[in-house]
Amino acid sequence: MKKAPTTIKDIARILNISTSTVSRALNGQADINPTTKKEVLALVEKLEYEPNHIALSLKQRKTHIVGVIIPETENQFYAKTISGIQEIATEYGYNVMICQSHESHEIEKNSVQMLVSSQVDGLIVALSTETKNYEHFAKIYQKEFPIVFFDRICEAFDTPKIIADNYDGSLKATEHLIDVGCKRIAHIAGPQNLFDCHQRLKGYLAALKKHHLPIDEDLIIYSNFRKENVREYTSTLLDLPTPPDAIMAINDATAIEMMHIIKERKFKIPDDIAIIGFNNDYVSGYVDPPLTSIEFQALEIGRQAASMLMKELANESFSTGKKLVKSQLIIRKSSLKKH
Amino acid sequence: MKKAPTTIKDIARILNISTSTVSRALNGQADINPTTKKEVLALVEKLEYEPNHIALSLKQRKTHIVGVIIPETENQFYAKTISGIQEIATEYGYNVMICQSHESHEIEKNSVQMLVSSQVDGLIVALSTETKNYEHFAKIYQKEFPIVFFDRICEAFDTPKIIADNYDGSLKATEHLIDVGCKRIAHIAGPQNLFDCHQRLKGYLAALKKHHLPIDEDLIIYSNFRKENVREYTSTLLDLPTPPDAIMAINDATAIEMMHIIKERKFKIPDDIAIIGFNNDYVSGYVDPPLTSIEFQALEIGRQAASMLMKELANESFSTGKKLVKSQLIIRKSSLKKH
DNA sequence: CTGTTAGCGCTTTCAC
DNA sequence: GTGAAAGCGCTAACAG
Repeated sequence: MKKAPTTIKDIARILNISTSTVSRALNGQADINPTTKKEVLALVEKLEYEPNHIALSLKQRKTHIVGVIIPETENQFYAKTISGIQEIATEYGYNVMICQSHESHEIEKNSVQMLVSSQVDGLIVALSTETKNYEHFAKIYQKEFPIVFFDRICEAFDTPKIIADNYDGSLKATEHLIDVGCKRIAHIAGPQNLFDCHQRLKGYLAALKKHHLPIDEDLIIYSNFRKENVREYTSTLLDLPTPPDAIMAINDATAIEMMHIIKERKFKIPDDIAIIGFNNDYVSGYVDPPLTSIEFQALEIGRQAASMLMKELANESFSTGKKLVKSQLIIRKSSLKKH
Repeated sequence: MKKAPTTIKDIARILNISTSTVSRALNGQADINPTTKKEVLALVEKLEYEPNHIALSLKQRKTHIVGVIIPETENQFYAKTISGIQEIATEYGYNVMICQSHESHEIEKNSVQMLVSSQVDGLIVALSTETKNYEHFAKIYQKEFPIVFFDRICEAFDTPKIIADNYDGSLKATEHLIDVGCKRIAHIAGPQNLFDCHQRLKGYLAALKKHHLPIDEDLIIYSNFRKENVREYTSTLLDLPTPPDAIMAINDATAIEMMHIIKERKFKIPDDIAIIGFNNDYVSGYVDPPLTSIEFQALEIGRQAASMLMKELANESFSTGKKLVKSQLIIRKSSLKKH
């Protein structure tokens, strides 16, 4: 169906020169007769010749493609992250191939394999919720395949890792709630195998400890990101003999849903219950009451992850530590309890 | 840095057989000695051999990659669309390479060129806002390069086109507003070079006409998707001698922002001004008041676009008409004016 | 059942 | 300044 594209060979044949000459005309550096060069360039223009990246890749054993594996594009955070990655990759002449794990370990594994088979030059990864076993990465890590983890990182390997400062964000948020007078702060904790979720719980606990507040296990809910459970655990919290006077939700989307349920149950936000989300989604300023949230610099995290990989691919540098990207508490009405 | 991967040649050398035999062992069909086959497979396993897609692509002149160009991954609609595309592509053994135009004609043009150079087998495209000239597509269309447009389609070419039924959605939404007694319905119209925005305006006008309501040019705002302008045009509308009694926003995000501004100005929603968004974002049910919105089946649109392309690539079928995917009006409080 | 050969589109020595 | 030849990893037509 598709017409065969023009190749370097076509150009050579028409001009009665060799393919090497055409190649040289195209690439510059080498000695070449300016006249020949002009002729080639003219024909290239006319025939709309486009170099075949595949052939180049095979030859150079470098595709200039980086593979990206993220949980979901629908997640604003990862969507932004992708933009940051693409921005930097483009700058370095790289393309990006994106796979979504949809939080499945199996799909993640297949994606790694497929991307490696596709000869991507490196991988940028945020782990799926399900992933507790890292063999699929170990395999390529051993072969010194360049990998950068971000956000949902894997600590088992000495690779660059870029993370939002969830610990600090969570700590600050908890302290803010304590500041406004909250004493029973509930924390909806995500899956603890995920680095970021674990850090948030740690930040929360650290804040309680620092301010000499007791840890009440009833106020810590271990959940996942599925929306199905929100109503259930929200009820559980509200039905406690002494309900919480503040809640840190797992993200803004569920915070907003929780607010809805809390209002149904006739609790006042923030006076009865203050609430804080994570991620600072674009709508959070417009819900009622406007939602306090912790903002992570998704774009910047993407950029940094890509930068790390680009530098590694260029053999420029290789850092294996965790790099923290600052998070910021955006205070709005939902947490401003009078006291 | 990276260790050289195992090739078919390595396997052949170790087993003292030819590469063709290895290839045959791997690919099945041809006659091959079961013992040889077993040996090969065992070694493949042991050496963690992965076929090199690049070599295959060069050989077969088919990469099994489809290129996707969308405005923004941050846009929920396109994010979902991507998932639909990937779902079907994966099913057919294809991979997906995603580019964002960020609404820039220039970037879109470069992306087309880059994807074609990368030898993608086909293209799935939603145009950028800026794109008013289609030469970059004309060039490859002439060469019979398979393209499918969706959502922001280009009518100039006989390619498959998948669109959400914006006309019908907009018509129904407008009629709903008329039903609840609105007489001065404002329509925030997107860039009219974009097919979907144009359809929406047409649906709106058709509904007014059908119900014998006058068309007031003051109530039609021509805008773009940038949030910077929301406050300005909302004020323009509210400052009219007779402000509108209903507003159809350009999407849910801006509808939510408009609601915020409208409430600041002490208008009641929906009694003074009813409001409807487009896209039915996940939060729309949780804002105050919950937002009526038109839902498009983004996932389904992505799936259909990918299906069309896959079928074309398999030479199975080739349809060039526009395919409409149904939209649905989700009625919530923001439009339920008492009357 | 298996090996040999050629070639996908391109670059890059090595000659001339 | 240019051409011939080899090769990137793989498959497929053709022998045998």
